[in-house]
Amino acid sequence: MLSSSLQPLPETNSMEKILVVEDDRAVQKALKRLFESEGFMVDVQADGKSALEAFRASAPSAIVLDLRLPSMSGRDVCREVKQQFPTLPIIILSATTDVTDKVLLLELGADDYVTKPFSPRELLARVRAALRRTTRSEVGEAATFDGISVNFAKMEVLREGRLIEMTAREFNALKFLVQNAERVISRDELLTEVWGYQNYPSTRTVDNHILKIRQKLEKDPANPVHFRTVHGVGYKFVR
Amino acid sequence: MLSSSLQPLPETNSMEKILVVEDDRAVQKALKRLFESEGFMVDVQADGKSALEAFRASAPSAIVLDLRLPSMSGRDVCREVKQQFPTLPIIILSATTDVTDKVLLLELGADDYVTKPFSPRELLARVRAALRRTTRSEVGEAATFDGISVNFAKMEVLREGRLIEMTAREFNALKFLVQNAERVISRDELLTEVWGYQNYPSTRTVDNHILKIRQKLEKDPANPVHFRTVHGVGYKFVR
DNA sequence: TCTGAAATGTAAAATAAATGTCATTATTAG
DNA sequence: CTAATAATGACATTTATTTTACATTTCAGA
Repeated sequence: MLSSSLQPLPETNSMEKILVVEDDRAVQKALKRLFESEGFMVDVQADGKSALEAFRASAPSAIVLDLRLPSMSGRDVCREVKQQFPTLPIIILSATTDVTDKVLLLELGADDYVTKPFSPRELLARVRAALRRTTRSEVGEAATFDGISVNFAKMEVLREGRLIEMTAREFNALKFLVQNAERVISRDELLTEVWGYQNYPSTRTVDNHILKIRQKLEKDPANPVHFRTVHGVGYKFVR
Repeated sequence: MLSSSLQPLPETNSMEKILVVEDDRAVQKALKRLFESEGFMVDVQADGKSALEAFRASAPSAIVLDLRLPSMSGRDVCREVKQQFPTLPIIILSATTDVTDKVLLLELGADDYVTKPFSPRELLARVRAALRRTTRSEVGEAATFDGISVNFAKMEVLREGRLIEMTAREFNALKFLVQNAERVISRDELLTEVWGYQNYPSTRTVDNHILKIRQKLEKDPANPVHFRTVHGVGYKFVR
């Protein structure tokens, strides 16, 4: 299975949403005011579990996360989120004692951290920096269509910013189709180009892989829009 | 199993010619049969000198070349040909010992190679791939007439900018007619070129396809302007 | 210019072929 | 060895092609 990493969520120049995960009421309030006064939308959650739910529902562009939480540790939230949305910036909020080791944070996948007590200005600066970093990072080498981006170098596919797991064969077939957008590709061509010369599997194999690609990427796999079949010949990808 | 004899060969509409340069009689025969069974025309030569002559005379679209030849080494043939026709694909056939170094082959200008003993399927695949690489038509290249555009790579027909759905056979017949504009095409010719050798349907089949083409593309299908009948012979496309 | 045989047009029915899909089996990587 | 991936086979479904049957047109020769 191909591993994760990420691609920039296109910056919504209108309004960024920040998910704050913090159990201390006083800090909650302070953070909410801080970010809102700077034009961010803020969603506050008190524990890890509800944070993950809120996260899925509201699709924030960054997360400010207290490492100390009830019900589910900040670490788990961090890991969970990063797995699915590798590029989404996470800024950790922690007491000095929590993080003696920066390495731990990197392992968690956090982008930056601020130790309590923190200066509002500093936190704001770091969130902004993290947002900037991800929006700017590597635009190249990725084909995009619909809500999907296919990063050839990383062998990564994202749908609505979420990582879609693909096997190597699936990815290569996808890649070839995408790189030859609009052109009708015969099964023979797919077989020689994607599968290589040595092993020639049966024609059904190609269909099965197309099936998988459709299931993973088409909104309605039964009525494929992007991965079209060209009856009597093969397939064709259209943006 | 992918037995291409069952499938219509979308890539080989206009017969490709392969020049095989090989001194071993047994291999000669095998190769000739292999390629002919897949719809290629084959010219076989046993040595480098006559190969070059045959090459000039018959203008093949690819060369399958044994590196070990009498009178003139395959290397020289390769170099010579590549000098004059840099884009013409050359697939080298060699005993394993001949090729300890792939670099040498690249220097020779070969496009690909297969080591003996080789699998017919593999050789075929490599030849096809090489042909495709050099032939690959640009997406967007289209023949136009009246308000109609025929895009070969996309296998797409537009009439007044609107997509006209066509089946593979219809499209291939259309393509052949358009590519042979002004010329009278007999039913037999259509059958061999579009339908292929294997299956010879009879009488009304061709007519029915022309009918469909007319219905889809002629302004007044009953009075065809572009897809004319040549009574007693066949059809003719005029722009 | 008639007339009938041959050729072609045409739509619909019959047949064939290609594709989607899933369950199963093989293969491969870890 | 196990889990993940890939390939195969079987089957239902969809789509395309061929055939059939008959209508219409063409054209040569009277």
